[in-house]
Amino acid sequence: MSKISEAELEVMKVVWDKKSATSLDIIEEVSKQTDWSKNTIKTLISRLVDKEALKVIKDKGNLYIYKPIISEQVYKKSENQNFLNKLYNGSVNDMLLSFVKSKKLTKKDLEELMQMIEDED
Amino acid sequence: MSKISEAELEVMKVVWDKKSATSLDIIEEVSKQTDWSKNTIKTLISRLVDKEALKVIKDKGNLYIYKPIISEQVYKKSENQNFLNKLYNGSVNDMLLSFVKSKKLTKKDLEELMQMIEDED
DNA sequence: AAATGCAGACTACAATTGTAGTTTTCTTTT
DNA sequence: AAAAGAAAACTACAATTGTAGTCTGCATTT
Repeated sequence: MSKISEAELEVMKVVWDKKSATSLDIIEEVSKQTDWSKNTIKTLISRLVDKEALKVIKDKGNLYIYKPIISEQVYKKSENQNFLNKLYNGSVNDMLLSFVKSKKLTKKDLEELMQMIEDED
Repeated sequence: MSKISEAELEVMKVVWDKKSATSLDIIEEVSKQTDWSKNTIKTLISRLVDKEALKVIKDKGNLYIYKPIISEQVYKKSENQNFLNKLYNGSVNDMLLSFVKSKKLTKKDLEELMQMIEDED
């Protein structure tokens, strides 16, 4: 499980969204967000295939379809954990307090979230 | 404001904690957490000075004292924001939901946090 | 069948990072 | 004053990353 770099992540996001994409799809979508050249995006795709984050399915000739091997869920779960460990010693509470302090998290956000959780179970 | 790398962060954590530290202090503390060589840790210190994350105060001869230029608060605030943007499009709510889904965040955590916020204002 | 266009493969190259060895310059001890 | 010990400075080097150009091999058009 080698790390997905920040630029590579933009490619993953597109493939997660579309479930399945050709390089053209990816280039189109990523180009909306960035000004990277076609070749740059193709490099990122290849690296993700090397890293086994994407798999290739042969379509025809030299056309391929890309699908995620690593799911968005799994990836985020692991990044959440890394972030927690890196900055807050693994403590969710410390993290939340820090978000509150930096004014990114308000009581209202929390109330809404509680509501959502309650509705769920 | 160049980025502080993961290894460099371990050094920053020590200096933040101690407010002010000699390289020996830093080497001692970081060595408790890792098995990096003295020289490795010294390299990290130098890079942090270059990046203007630490400042040096001459003590005597070739002895120096290191202090943070970037505060822990400011650093965390900025990393929180980066994390939010990178994975959750800047939405705290999306992030929290993701933590809930990955079982890192429970209703109880949220209740406790609410309590703390209320006690504060 | 030859020419053209484009996908994917391969090559490139500087900056950053993890990791540490070597040299220089002080300070302290003999 | 010479020797020894150690901080800080300098050098090193491979892996990863951001960024993109060139080559090669199918497919489509003439």
